[in-house]
Amino acid sequence: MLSKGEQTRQEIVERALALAGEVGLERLSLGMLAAGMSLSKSGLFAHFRSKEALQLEVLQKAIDHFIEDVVAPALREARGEPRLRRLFDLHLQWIHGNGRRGSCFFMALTHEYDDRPGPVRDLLVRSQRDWYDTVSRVVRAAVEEGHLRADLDADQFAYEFVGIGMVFQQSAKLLENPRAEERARAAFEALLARSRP
Amino acid sequence: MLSKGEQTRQEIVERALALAGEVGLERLSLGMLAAGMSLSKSGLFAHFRSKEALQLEVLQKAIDHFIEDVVAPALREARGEPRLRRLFDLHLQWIHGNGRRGSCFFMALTHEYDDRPGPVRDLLVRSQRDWYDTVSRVVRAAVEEGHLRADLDADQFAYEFVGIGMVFQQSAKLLENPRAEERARAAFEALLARSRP
DNA sequence: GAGAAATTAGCACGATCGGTCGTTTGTGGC
DNA sequence: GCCACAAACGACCGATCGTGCTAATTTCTC
Repeated sequence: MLSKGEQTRQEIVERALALAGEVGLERLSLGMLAAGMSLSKSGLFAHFRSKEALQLEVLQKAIDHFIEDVVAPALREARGEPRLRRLFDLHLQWIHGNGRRGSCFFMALTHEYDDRPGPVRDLLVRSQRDWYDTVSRVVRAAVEEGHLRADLDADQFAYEFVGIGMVFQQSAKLLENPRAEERARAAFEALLARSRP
Repeated sequence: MLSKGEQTRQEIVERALALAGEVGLERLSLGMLAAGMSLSKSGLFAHFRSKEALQLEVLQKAIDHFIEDVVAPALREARGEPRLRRLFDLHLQWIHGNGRRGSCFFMALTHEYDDRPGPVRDLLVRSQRDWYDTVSRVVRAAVEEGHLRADLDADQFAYEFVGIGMVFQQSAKLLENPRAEERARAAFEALLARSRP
């Protein structure tokens, strides 16, 4: 059984994750976080010895959710193209995230931290590299299954895969383009088409 | 001739643009901006009646630079594929911006403002829609020139064009992938290839 | 060069930031 | 039920934020 402290700590991180999705990790303040829960600022702060520690835990939690919601379900799909398609699908869902989690967070952090060194950036970089790698591995599996061309550059595929997700996010959320998803899917189909044997 | 006030005002906006490229528009503070120039915070503030007014001017200046550095030179290129290629090239340069201007600013703002309504967001949205439109128009011209397929969906092309720029930015700047540019160019060539007659 | 107008400085305000402190309240093991 | 300890509190720190206000200074006009 988890102690009282660990329990509220988890609640804080979860709530912080939601808030950070709206305002970013840097603009997330201990004061507003504490106000949103029934906790004093200092009581909250005591759980983490610094704001950075909190930020790291929040980012790690986001990574965990991403793996749980996107990567893991895709890996349960049949190897090859089906798995790759499912990964793309879940990726889109994650980004547009109608649900509470979502609002792709990682992309926001990319610009918050692309020239702010430190442990948060390091963790972010690691997680993004892992993401590219994951896509790449799924692509390579599709090659092995014979669904995609044998001489396909899997890393190039992953690169473009990620790019489609990024425009999708801007197009759907900032520009409110109603055809954003349709266009993302069309782009993915084209990418698939030219990658087939 | 421009008055003393207008002159320093321009200097402020220019300096603010540089700073905002590093820390974002929201984290740009009047204090640090004034400290960087030889001006008091209040003396600086007097030029703009609010921080938001300053932010709007900074964003407008960034738009002006983007048009000057990317759009305008491309439009001087021969209509059709050459112009489209040049546009892509300049776009990449703008994003990676070794020079002081650069660090694509607009993408950072996308995530800073994608759920923060207000005049700054409005201006940003307008400018980004213009950008997609600009690419689209250049693509349509290439269709008319017979360089690209007659039934090509120019907006789809523009969508993917923008997406490539976005991965490029993350890959090059955050992930420090040395092959980022090479991959961006490969993606663009593939996009071009499947758009030809 | 005097006077009007524009520009800048100085100072202060209320708010909020991350963080520290000593103290109080609650929990859990015995 | 006791007692040690974990957890939460409230007051407070120095810093910084955007933004007023007034006074001094500079620039521009005639």
